[in-house]
Amino acid sequence: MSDALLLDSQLCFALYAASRAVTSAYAPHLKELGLTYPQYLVLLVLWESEGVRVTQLGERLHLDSATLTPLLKRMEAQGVVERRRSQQDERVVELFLTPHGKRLKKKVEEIPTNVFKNSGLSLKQARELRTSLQALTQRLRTDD
Amino acid sequence: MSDALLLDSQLCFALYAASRAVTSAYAPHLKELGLTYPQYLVLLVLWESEGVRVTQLGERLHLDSATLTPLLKRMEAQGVVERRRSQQDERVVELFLTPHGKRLKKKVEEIPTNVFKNSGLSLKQARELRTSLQALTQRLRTDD
DNA sequence: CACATTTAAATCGTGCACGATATACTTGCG
DNA sequence: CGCAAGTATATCGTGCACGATTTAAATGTG
Repeated sequence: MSDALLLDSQLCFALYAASRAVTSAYAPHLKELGLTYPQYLVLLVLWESEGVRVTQLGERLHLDSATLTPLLKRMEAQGVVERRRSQQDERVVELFLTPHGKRLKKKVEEIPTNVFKNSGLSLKQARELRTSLQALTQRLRTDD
Repeated sequence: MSDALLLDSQLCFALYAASRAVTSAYAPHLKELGLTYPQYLVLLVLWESEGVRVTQLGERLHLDSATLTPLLKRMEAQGVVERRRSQQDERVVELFLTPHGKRLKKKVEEIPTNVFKNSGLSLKQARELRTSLQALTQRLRTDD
């Protein structure tokens, strides 16, 4: 009967494997800069919008404080970001880049370019794939 | 100037987010059966080819013994799988399903169907997406 | 047969993920 | 004002991932 449960027929596994493959492709380049992959994602957000709160960062990355708090503390210890309690609301922690964190942007820029080159995808394919994945994520997050 | 580093333009983030979204979609259903998502993947392999070695399992899932050994021990403790040292080669551990592990197959079958329904994808879209992801994984794994 | 080499799992250390709970601060309402 | 309810972050416990090392068994070579 059905091969519905064959590993290789599972979209979920293809996704899981691809995600880990991409992360591993980034890892060695990021390691040279002292970063992990989730830390890189945090920097992407901060380079766009410095001063965000932990909660806002979590909304962008779909991660919660249990993941972000220790991760941000490690980044602070390495001198990449700064965590500041807001004056107006002491519950809030706002996130800023250190000068080192700002400089990293230039060094990081070529990494996604390189990984993309190795991916063998055309720009069009990559855009389509990204769009499909974003739609999928959206669907699965809204109607559980 | 370049928006090359905008979070939402990154395929890598779309992939990472989608993968976690899919895993979370599976999680509550699997939890009822006492399984985690990686454990479900292990079962997919064992339902196809009982008796595989740890290394072979790792090749299928792209995971190594540091991940699999403790995971398999937990599954053994829960009575889902059995780990047996090969007689011919004492270095090898072969993996078998317990009766409980076999029975789980029926209960699990509907989970991917349900998640797929919520994904809003057509069968054709899902197949195309899976194929793209498999190709991407392949490319990134071969030429690191 | 000895012994270096290779191979299969297991172990170690670090860093995510995430459900659940705790703590501390703020706000709204009587 | 006083206190309940709400909010922001932090903490706790468990389970992956993965680079690196270790242990033990098998194999090949002189």
